[in-house]
Amino acid sequence: MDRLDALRVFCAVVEHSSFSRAATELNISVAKTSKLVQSLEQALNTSLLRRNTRRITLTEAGERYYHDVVPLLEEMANIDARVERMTTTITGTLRMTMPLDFGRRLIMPLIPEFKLTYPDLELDIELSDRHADLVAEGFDLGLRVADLKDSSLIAKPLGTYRMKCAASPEYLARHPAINTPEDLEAHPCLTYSLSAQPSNWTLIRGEAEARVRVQSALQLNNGDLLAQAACQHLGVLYQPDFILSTYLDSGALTPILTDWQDRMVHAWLVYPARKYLPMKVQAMLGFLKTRLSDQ
Amino acid sequence: MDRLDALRVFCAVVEHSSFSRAATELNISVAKTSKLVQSLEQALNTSLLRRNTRRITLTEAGERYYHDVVPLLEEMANIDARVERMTTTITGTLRMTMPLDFGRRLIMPLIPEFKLTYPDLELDIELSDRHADLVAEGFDLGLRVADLKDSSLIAKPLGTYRMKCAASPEYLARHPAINTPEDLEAHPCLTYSLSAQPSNWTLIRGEAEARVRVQSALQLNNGDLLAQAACQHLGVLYQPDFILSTYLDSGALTPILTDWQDRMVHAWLVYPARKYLPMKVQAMLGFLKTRLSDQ
DNA sequence: AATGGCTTTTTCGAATTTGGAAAACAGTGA
DNA sequence: TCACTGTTTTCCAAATTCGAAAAAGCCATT
Repeated sequence: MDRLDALRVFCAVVEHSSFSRAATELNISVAKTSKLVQSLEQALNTSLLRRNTRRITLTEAGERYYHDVVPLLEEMANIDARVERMTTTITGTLRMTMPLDFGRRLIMPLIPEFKLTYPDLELDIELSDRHADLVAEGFDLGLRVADLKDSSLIAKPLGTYRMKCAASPEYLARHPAINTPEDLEAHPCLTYSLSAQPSNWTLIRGEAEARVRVQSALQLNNGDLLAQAACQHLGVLYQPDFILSTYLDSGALTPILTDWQDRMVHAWLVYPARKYLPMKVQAMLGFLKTRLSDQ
Repeated sequence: MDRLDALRVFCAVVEHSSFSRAATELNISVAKTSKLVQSLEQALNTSLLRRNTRRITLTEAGERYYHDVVPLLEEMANIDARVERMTTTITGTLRMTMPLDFGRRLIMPLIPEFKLTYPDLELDIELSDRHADLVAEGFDLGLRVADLKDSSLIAKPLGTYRMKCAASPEYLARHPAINTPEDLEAHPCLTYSLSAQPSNWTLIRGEAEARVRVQSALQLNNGDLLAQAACQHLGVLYQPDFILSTYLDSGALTPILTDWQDRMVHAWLVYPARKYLPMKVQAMLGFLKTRLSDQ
């Protein structure tokens, strides 16, 4: 017998001074009412109610118990209501983690609109170029730009981005021309340490797929800083377009191997597998999908 | 699944950051631990714990819930402990009801010793010559000097008393002699209204049983006052010896029909049928039995 | 005394739930 | 890759639960 049910039933019986009225009130059978109270008395090894078929009164222990239990049940109801409110409204704090550059370039511009839509939801965003352990560090939502490791996390695709090769005009002027992927092997390259295989660059043209093992002149876990290194003529860069675009637009970097279709990279939303996805996570999920998907 | 158990298990899991450690701690199987937490989450329609096979952290809702539930569980434990204490120690208040004269003559003299033995138990005794409804009026214990009605009450025999006939010497001097029970029919009699049949007196001699239907000159629901009426020569009295003895000893009344064995009357302890008899009731039951039984 | 209305408790068999062992699954470190 | 730890799922026998109906009890009225 569920103990909390038993408490509720006991209180109802006391308040109605009747098993049958309590039963109708609680919409359960009279038999169950009787049994629940009995199970409670058994658990306490005490009789709480003096009863015959016509009347019911509280024993001294029952009186005390009822007196104590009523506020407890109220508090329990409050606690449940509080949780209920937390799950049905979009409030509280949403803890997210995402790569620094992706956050800076693609997410941050959207935040004002998001905050406008959900003013009661606080955001706690960690920008970090590492694979945070969502469970261990208590993140509700993570944003990954990489191939996902097998994991118990749920992943939803957010968008696809194209990897591009580029270098500074000055660098290109001073070094041998790059006409095929294989030419890259002779160049100092700027590699991204969080890639599964930082020094293996993949380029595609039609059916052809070229996997090049490049020399890493500098390896960092931050794409933007890699791009800045490229601007300082340190070598050839291989990064997603959302990082390169500003440098290409400004002319600081020049694309190379443009006749090659560069590999696509996927962005993912990941969150701890759960049956009961909080509204706040759903809100962010929906918001980001409408803004960033199929671009 | 028992909700309170689920709460306790949830808290243990939080405190140990582990299902398996919580399970060992609580001495239940790991499977049960997992299921209980899941049932709680289902009931709340919320996930309380982010978990993979290596780590566990609280969600925002879980954090709040844990924070709220811990004091609630403590309070619940306190409440249970309080009831436990009430049932295992002899404290509180014992509410009794008993006939006025029986109480005055037989019970009150014993009370000082009882109070000495159980100083923490308060007594609330109603002296009243009526059949109080123990259940309706919340008595823990009743004392009855009469034949019992069918009832759900538990009855324990406390002692037997002998009904005696008596009248004042002056009354006897002025009225016809009473040699047989049938002679009573010609006398004004003092009847006790709470008897099943106040005007039917039964007297026994050997195998013979005489049932006499007497004339009631005065009917009261208090034996002592009836005896005082007899002292004032109002008629013949038929009362238990514990009421008559002082009047007989002082000579205020004279026994009559002494060659007849008078009917026995039983005293009973009655209490609402209960599986879990409170210690305080047991204490009084035992005390009175050793003092009043088989006299 | 008997009746009838009302209430609680018990009974009983069907249906559901429970609980633990073991398998499956996931993450980590070697 | 394997070994190891920890969580979840699966499976199924055993226990429990449930409600309808019967039984039992109380009381007022006849």
